[in-house]
Order: sequence, then structure tokens, then C-alpha cells
Amino acid sequence: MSSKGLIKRSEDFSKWYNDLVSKADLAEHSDVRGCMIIKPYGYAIWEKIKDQLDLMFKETGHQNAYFPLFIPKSYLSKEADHVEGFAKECAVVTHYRLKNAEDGSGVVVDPDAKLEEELIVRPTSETIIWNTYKKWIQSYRDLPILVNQWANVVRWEMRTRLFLRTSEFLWQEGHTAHATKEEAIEETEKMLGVYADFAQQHMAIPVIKGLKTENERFAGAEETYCIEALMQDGKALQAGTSHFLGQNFAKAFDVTFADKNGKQNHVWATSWGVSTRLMGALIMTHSDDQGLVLPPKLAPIQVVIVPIYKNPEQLDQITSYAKQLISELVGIGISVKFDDDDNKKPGWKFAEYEMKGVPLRIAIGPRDIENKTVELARRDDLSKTTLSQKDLSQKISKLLEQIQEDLFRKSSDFLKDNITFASTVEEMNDILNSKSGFVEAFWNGDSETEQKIKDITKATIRCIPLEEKSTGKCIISGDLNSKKVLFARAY
RNA sequence: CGGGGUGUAGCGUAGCCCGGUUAUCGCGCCUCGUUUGGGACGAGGAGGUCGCAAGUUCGAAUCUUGCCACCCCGACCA
Repeated sequence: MSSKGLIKRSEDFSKWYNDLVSKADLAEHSDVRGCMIIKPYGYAIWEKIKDQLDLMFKETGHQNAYFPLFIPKSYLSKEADHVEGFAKECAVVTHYRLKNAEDGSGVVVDPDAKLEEELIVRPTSETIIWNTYKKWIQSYRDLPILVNQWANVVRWEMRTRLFLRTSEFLWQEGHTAHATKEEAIEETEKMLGVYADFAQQHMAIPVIKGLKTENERFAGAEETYCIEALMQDGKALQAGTSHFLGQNFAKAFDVTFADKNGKQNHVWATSWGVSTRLMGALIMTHSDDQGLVLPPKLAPIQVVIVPIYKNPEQLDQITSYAKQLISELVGIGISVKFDDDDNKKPGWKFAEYEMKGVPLRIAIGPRDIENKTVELARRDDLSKTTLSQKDLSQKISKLLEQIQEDLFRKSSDFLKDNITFASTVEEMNDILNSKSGFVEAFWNGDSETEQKIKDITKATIRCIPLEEKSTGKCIISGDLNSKKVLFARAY
């Protein structure tokens, strides 16, 4: 059970985030370093995210499959950039058996059970999947392969934060194989679009679609597309990536196909993923000092009904009205909880459901039964109104849509207000130190320039926005005809 | 990996500097009663390898040494 009160965002954003995750009952630290326990309420939100994305993947022609957790060590090193990128954060399985210690102190690793070849706990599945695709692909008729898997992966991060960066996390990874470069690029861009649509329409999080620079690119990719979001503290968060992998993995795993003319070609690849990190984005975009704020489309409970009564007769009356309302709401696809727990007072429940971000709260008391009204409270703006019971379920349905829109409008306004142009690196640094957020600036496309800016400002290029066409003078080199890109300090 | 911190009941903590009855307090939990429109109240009750190991001592939550774990800040990070 959560206890009272959160620290204010303005006082300590990081502590606010940690407290919120815990008090809203989303997740907790496990006894294993860097690994979290996702609690039922948090997992219910993840399931909403997952179900919607899964639907969208299937609508775009993808199928789910499942590949092993373990990857033979040798596979990982077949693609040079890939192993370089992941080697430093891999968990490795070296043995397959334990035995009782001779001194009776417990179990120890049995040295006789050493594996011939160590197994890597997947940090991502490109290698094992492309090793498999080699067996699946012979002809252009076998293409495209459009597969997604929902899985857990492990990346042994130096420092972890609940949902944002954990040693083990849940995600989906799409892995597709195509006959042509054009088709693979089209797929990469299509899935970026799916992510952006999902973020904006379901999570109510505005995102900027763009390309990563070479420095920030996925290990083994030709091009990494991303969606970038802005959190309330002005730091950017990479919310999803879609990679055009070229023929790198096909070459590393020798995956070729015969085209219509019988000529052998290497297959073109993409991969794309979003993770439980989206939970972090969701929390840090909408929530306030009272707790979690959830967009209705992702709220496990969209409406909570709290009865207020002084005797069993009143409770009976309220319950009988509530049951009727619930059946109407459920009938139009709205999830409702009727909280008639007698051990908690209404005030306690109000605070609790605010902490948990339930979009709408209905309180029904003797007064309401008499007047045929209910008290309706919105979580997003904390407003309360008294409404007539007439057509209530329709009103609620409309209001939920309204809240979804309002949240998106509010976060979109925030994003717009926090993109600032800088014409010099000093100006950029000033902006980052005061209001923070995204900073637009011209960059000559050079990795060294990018590094210099990072050294001065601690900001990285979050992306080269897809829709940005303007050019100008680079803030470091002075090169004219430089691209306008987005910088930010990031999670 | 560098810096800082913490480890005492389910959770949060006091006690530790300066060793000494039965280890403090709050929340939560159980029982009974009264309550219920913004985190109720009373009475009674249960719950402890004081992170682990060794040492010093008549005596260790407290001192010493070693170890372990986690958190926070930074560096790193698809």
C-alpha cells in the first residue's frame, strides 16, 4: 500500500519519479542488482501498450514468433560493429550445473559442467535470428519475412533506473528480411510511423521522428530512425528505434536468395523495437505532484466509482445504481472499478486513485441518490463537477476522449514551447542550463563536431528530424550548408 | 569504474559518536467497537538471525577487520 505524499517535481525530479513508480504500485527494485519487479498495476499498463502495438504490427502484416534466450558466443561476433557495441554489457552463461559444496555450505558451480561454448543472454536477437533466416530463405519467393517477437533481453548496464534502464527489460523486436534495399527502407520507415502513431494517439506523447547520427546509431545498422520525446524536466528520451540494417547481417550470416533471374543476392534487413522504457516516458510526460496521470486509452481502470454512505441501506441504494451504471459502461467498452471496500474511507480512496492515475472518479453518496446526480472528478486537471445521472455513460465516454485529447494537446504545447533555436554553442549551453529541452542548431555532419558540442554542453544530437530541410551555418565549424538538428541532454 | 550513502519487524525509522535492563517510534497487519462527501478514532494484540563473518570484551545493534547487497550522483550506454 502506498503512503502519503510525493516530493514535488520542482524539488527533486529524480526522487519524484522513483517515489511515484513505487507509490503508484507500478514496480519495485528486486534483490537482483538493476532488475525490477513489475507489479500487477504496472504490468497491466504494459499489457495495454503491448496489446495495442501487437494489433498494429499485425495490421501491417507481421507475425509473432519466438527465438531462444541464449545465443552462442560465436554468433555475436560475426557482425563486427554489432559485437563491438554490445560486448561490454553481456551476461554470459558458462556452466550448466550446480552441485553441493563439499563443506556443506550450499551449492556451488560444478567445474565439470563447463560449456564448450559460452552462451550469451541475448542483449538483442539479430544474430540468432539471422542465423535462423539463413535456413528459411532460398528464393525471392521466401521474402519478405515479417516477424516480431515479444521477449526479455539483458544488457548489463552500469547504472539503472526503474523502467528507463534496467539490466533486464521487456520489449518487442521486429526482424524483417527483404529482397530489395528500397523495400527494407520502406519497412524501416513504416514501422517508425507505427511507433509515432502509437506514441501520439495512444500514449498522448508527442514525438519527433528523425535519424540518428553515426555516433548514436545501432551497432550494425546502416541507418537508425528514432522517435524522440521530451520529458517534463527538459530531458529527452528515445522512445523507439527502427533500424535499416542494410545487408550487414545477411553478409555476416551468409543469407542469400535467388532472384527472378536466378542470381544470388544478399538479403536486406530491418529491425525495430520499443521496450518497457515506454512506461518511463508515459510517467514522465503526464504525471504531476499528486501522482500518476494516465491517458484513458492506456489506463487499466478508466473509471473508478467510490460509494459514500452512513448505513447499509444507503450502500444498497448506491450499489444498485452503480451496478446499472457499470453494466452500461462495460457495454460501451469502458473499464470500471467499483470500490466498495469498507476498510478504507472515501478520502483515502480519492488520494489513492489519484496516485494511480485513474482518469475519472465518480463519487456517489446519499445526496446524489436523492438528487439523481454523481460527483465526477477528472484526474488530469483535478476538476470536480456534479452531473445528472441522465445519459451519464455517454457523457463519460465523451469525457474520456476529451481527456485523451487534452493530454496530448498539453504535452504537444510543452514540446513546442521547449524547442529553442541556438546560433552559437554558448547560446546552446545557456538554454540547456536554464529552460533545457530540445535545442535546434546547425551541424556540419561531422562526428568530431558532435563530440566537441557534447564535451561543452553534455548534450547529444537526439536526431536529425525527417521533416527538417533548412540549412545554415554550423555552430562549431562555421560550415555553411549545415543541417539543422536537435540537441538535448538525454536519459 | 570514481564519489557519496544505506543495511534494525511487511514498509519507513530512532538508538551507534560515548558498549550495559525487556531494541524506539510511525505506517501497515490481527481482534472488537464507533466511523465513512478529501488519506478516521479508541482499546487490545501479533510480529526482530539489528546485512553476513570473524575479532575485542564479563557483556556488541553500538568498537575493530573483512565481506556482501542495494540506492543516489557522475562516467558509460542500442
